[in-house]
Amino acid sequence: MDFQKLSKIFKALASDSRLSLFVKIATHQESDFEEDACVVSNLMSLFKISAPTISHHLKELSNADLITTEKRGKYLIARINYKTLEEITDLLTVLKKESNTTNEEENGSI
Amino acid sequence: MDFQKLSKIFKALASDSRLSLFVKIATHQESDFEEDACVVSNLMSLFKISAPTISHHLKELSNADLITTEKRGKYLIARINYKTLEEITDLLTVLKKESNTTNEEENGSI
DNA sequence: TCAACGATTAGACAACTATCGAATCGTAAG
DNA sequence: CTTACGATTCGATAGTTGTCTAATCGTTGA
Repeated sequence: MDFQKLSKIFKALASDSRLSLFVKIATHQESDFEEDACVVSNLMSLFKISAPTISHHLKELSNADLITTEKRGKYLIARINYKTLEEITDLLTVLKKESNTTNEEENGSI
Repeated sequence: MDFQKLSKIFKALASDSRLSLFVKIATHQESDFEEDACVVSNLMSLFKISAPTISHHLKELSNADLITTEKRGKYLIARINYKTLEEITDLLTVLKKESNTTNEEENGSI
């Protein structure tokens, strides 16, 4: 994963609303929704955010490859993109390792 | 880790400059610095950012517990905070798992 | 003690963005 | 076809923030 992409991801998650949305999408309760549909008005009532704003946020999350979306009739289906999630954890792991190996116990001083 | 803290972390990493600084601190080359010291003017020349700005960014990274700092004479030592890095990866792993278990193959739709 | 130097604080400004209401689009149901 | 409804686009606005310069602080070394 390149720096640009990583930057985009962190920017996407740096808004309280978007982070909430993202976590909600990841840990959603089936009961919150009918027929597995991502009804924006549902999220609207959950987060007290207007429909245009939610639409905007979903687009940014999608733009950062954090979620994928699919139109099903009038409704929008949003899903977590595991691949990206995995890429982040992989990269953080690399950072941890690099810091560990440059100095053995004295941690990553610069 | 609570939501507030996570939000702070992502915000801290959502700036190109701060992300650069963070990665630099994690993957620093010894040769860039003398005596293991984090000389702000060094980072300044590396990133073309003024000293006050760097100071500001380091404070935000520190505030998000992403780095720890220590004053050594005139100089400032900055180190990666592994604990936070680990907390992030742990949380992302949880999110991945939750998404996986709520629906078995049809991924985390909401 | 004083000068040099690294870091920080304060204040200001430009750029960005989260949010909204209004208007519009697209699909489904009558 | 037309209405209803969910989603999106547009334009505007308020709040946030990354960045700078100037001034100040704190430590070291002469």
